[in-house]
Amino acid sequence: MTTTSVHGPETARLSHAAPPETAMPGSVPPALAAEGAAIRTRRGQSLPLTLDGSETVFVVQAGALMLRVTLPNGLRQVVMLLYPGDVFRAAFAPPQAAAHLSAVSAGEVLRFRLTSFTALADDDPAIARYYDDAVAQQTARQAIHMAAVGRLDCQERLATFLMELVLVTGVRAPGGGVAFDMPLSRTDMADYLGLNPDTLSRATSRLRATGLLSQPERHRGLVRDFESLAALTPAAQSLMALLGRSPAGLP
Amino acid sequence: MTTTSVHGPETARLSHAAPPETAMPGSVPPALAAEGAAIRTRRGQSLPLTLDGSETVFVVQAGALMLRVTLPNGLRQVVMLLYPGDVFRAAFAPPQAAAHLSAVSAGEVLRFRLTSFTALADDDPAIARYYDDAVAQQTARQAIHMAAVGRLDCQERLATFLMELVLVTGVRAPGGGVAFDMPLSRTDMADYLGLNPDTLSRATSRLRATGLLSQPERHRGLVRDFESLAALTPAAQSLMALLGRSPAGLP
DNA sequence: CGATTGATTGAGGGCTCTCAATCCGGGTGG
DNA sequence: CCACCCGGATTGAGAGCCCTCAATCAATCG
Repeated sequence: MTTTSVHGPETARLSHAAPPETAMPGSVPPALAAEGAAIRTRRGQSLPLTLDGSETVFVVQAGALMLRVTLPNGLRQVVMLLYPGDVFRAAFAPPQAAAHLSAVSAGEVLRFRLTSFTALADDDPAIARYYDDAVAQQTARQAIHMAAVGRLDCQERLATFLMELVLVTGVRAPGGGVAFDMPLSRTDMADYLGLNPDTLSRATSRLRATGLLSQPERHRGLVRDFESLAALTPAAQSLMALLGRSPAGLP
Repeated sequence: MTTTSVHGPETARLSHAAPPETAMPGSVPPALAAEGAAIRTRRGQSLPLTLDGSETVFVVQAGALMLRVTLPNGLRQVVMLLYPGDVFRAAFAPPQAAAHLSAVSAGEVLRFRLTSFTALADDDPAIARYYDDAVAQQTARQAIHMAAVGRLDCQERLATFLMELVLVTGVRAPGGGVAFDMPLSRTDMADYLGLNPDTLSRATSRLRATGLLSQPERHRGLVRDFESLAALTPAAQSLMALLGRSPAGLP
């Protein structure tokens, strides 16, 4: 199943219906989807970074992944979240840091060996372009996340994260407001935001108390007023510019 | 320990080839150096992200750069530091976040238009490989940095940063110990570590008080004992594995 | 129905931030 | 040569925010 075959240049150029400037979810080149090994993920499933010795590359098609590092003293940090359209190369994980890639929700990813992926990219500039644009967008997202973790307080970090989720998975809810997925466990959310789970729980409670956030069910969120949420984080403008083009035409 | 990262189970990989696994400083392909516009930087110089309308790509040859974002409320975060061998593409900077790329020391960078760079990479797989490996290594560094900012206390963050500097610019000092550059101002260091300048100053003072760190001159540091420094941060192992191959053969 | 896991919440302590005063180094002008 | 000034670094005191720890509560599952 794992693609080792390298196509000739004529198979290239399959995806040319050029999307915007930055790679966005859903725009995975068909040529890639045809070559990769499709893997169904279930919540919590671990994705090994090596495939019998060779480095792997993943392309997210549905669901979400997270990269977590665990420092020798047991402290954990979720370093990045990967959404549909994102790419991940095993070398993104720092060595000697107990890096661990896993699915945070059911979904589907494409898996390649690095050598195969590189061959595909060499033959098809569209794939190379796709990969580079996806990585660039992820790096920009990482920059915002870094600023949030480094500079924002507990409440602002939560608001920033919720905006991220809304912009990626949000859909207009019937009763007004926006509904979205909250795939991470409370602990993982805390690890992503550099907070203590207890502290995060308090922040979430405060937000619920204001009526802005509600949780219709486990792993699901609903914000009454998107504008009010955006007003809670200094990173709102930046996030919207980067992830904007809201699935359901949010303001 | 159970590191499942690529760098873990491949003792085989380490043995079979010559240089380190990831792109490292100094290995800039000659073909790139021949095509790029070489730019001398001076401390504090700003590097525009666009060149009359087109996106730019930078390759650091000497010195160091930093990417700083400024949130609307005035909070600043230095998102990444770029050392010789690193690459930067304008799309790495998040939009609407007052992103600013500048030199933190005198040095030299190569500048390209994205279109030119892409054309070069399409024609020469070695260039594509160089770029991808450099980006991957930078992403791994970012992951460590993220864990440091999110999870370590003031003292540990400083130690982590000093290790980073030592591993990148350190050279054995005559009187024992390691001398290295500290190009950032105290304020920029604080912005990089997500700390208040005052707090950082206290941490630095404590380190000096122990005799581990001294500052022979402005923008220059000297650590008595590298091992003791490494013992101060949980990220030591990871940093050494990633940036290891110390210029002067550190332990 | 009881057990277990995870989320919530309270009390207390610690680390970092804030603010302001002081110190230091470098440049300027008398 | 020295007095002066200015920006940045250092340090102290106090407050605030978050972490720690533990008890309580809710939800899931055998």
